[in-house]
Amino acid sequence: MAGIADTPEDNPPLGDRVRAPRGTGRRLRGAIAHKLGVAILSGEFAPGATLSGEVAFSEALDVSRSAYREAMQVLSAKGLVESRPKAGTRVLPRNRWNLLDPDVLAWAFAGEPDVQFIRSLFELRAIVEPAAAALAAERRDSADLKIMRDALAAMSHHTLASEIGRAADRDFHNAILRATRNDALSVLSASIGAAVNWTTQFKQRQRALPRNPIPDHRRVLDAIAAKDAIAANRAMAVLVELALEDTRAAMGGG
Amino acid sequence: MAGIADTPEDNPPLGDRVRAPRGTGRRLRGAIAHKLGVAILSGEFAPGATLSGEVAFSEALDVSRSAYREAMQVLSAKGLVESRPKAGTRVLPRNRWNLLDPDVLAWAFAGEPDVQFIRSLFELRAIVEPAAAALAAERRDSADLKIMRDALAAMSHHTLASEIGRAADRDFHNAILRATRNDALSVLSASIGAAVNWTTQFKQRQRALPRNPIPDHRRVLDAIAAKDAIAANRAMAVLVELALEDTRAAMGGG
DNA sequence: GTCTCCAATTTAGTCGGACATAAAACGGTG
DNA sequence: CACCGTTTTATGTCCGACTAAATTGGAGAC
Repeated sequence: MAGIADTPEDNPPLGDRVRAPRGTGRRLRGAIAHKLGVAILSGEFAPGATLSGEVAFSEALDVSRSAYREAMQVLSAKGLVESRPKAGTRVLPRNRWNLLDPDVLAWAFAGEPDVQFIRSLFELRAIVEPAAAALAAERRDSADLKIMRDALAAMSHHTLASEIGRAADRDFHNAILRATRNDALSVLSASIGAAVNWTTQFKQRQRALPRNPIPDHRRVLDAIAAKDAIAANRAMAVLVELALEDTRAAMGGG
Repeated sequence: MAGIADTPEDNPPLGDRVRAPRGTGRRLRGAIAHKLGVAILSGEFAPGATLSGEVAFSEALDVSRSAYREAMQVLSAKGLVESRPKAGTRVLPRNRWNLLDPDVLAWAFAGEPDVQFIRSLFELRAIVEPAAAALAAERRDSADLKIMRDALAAMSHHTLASEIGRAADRDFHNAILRATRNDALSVLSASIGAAVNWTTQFKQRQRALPRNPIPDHRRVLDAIAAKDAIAANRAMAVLVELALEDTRAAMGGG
């Protein structure tokens, strides 16, 4: 007796209980939020739909109402749902969702990622990242540069298929962000970068052979080292464009 | 006996109880989250500090532990704090904060807004908004155009000092965002726009007389109507630059 | 017949106290 | 001094009751 219900007594299954033994679970609330978040992002819970009451839904998930409510606060905090007395808990329209929240992005990429949304993300990335690289070229100090050089060296020794290689890639981009001396920009790019990493994972799921990323990164690094903002902007724009082409190929045109 | 505590038994007051009558409060959890969020954003709870236990803190706020925990889930969802068994709840470093979350932005501007952070926001706005205007110029349809025209007309009849005037301003910018056909971009700009509105409110608090915004907006509208992406980009860049100058004047140079 | 207003109902919101669990801190041991 | 089991303690979870708010439907007035 739980799930979504436009009319009362209408209740889809949503898999079944979150975890078998009653309450004994590592990070139970996180699991609930993840499950419901994915369900909403994947469209299983459409905007405007009202979830069946807390008591019914929490029982269906086999968790206490407290744990269910705390998970709901998380979803509410990210703009996915809204609860009001008597009216129940409703899924908010898409434009209320905090799509740039790291968790929301993770949920979006947990299921079948929406091609249109990926396109939007790359478009945003193509706007923000080159500008960030340009700022980094103007403001970086030698310490920033050293981190980037080390990260790039690590990347050339390990492929992006390995975890250590991906970590080096993250370090490289994070170093650029820190060099911008702009918190807002850093947070945004970090979110986008994380999402892009999901698509990288997605690409490898499709067995698309990754192109060698070193030359692209090298050009960005050289421009930043030379304090050439315009060149850094262009080099990063090329990098993003190439990544987009790879992803587009893996998705089969889009 | 609650507050923050690097060493146990160290407890600042943090005002006092959230609301007088026990538990009987409209949106109590929201009030708690707001209070603590502002406290963290304003630096009263510095990153790395550990909050005194749930029991002690909830008692100090005169709310139940449930309500306190639910408020904490909200802060945790926005990356402000992290809780672990035995270790307690700690304020996360700034780079973990979701600074682009609408609530977090509101909390940041609730107290004395950090000048450096405002600078970061305007820098990001100067990157994103012109690009958005350019996309809107390429993709807008006649319906988008009509909304913008109506909003601009409303703006010319009412000043930004009135609520109806500000609503028209919001409508204008939202119409541009919708016209980009890019969800990620829309969400981001909406957050930034909201934050910028706080600064507008801040400007009027400083009695800085607002310049007439109609001509700037008119140029953006004309460029979008003409489907001239480059002109739209430049016009919006000018608009942002002028807003920045106003804000800079109100803050006394920055 | 339509509209307004009041009350009943239903649902989220809050409370308090109990127990389980995990990890940090402690102490003993090799 | 390093390692490992034990204790400690704060978070995590559960339960059941009560409060308050908003929707809904009906009674009453026009």
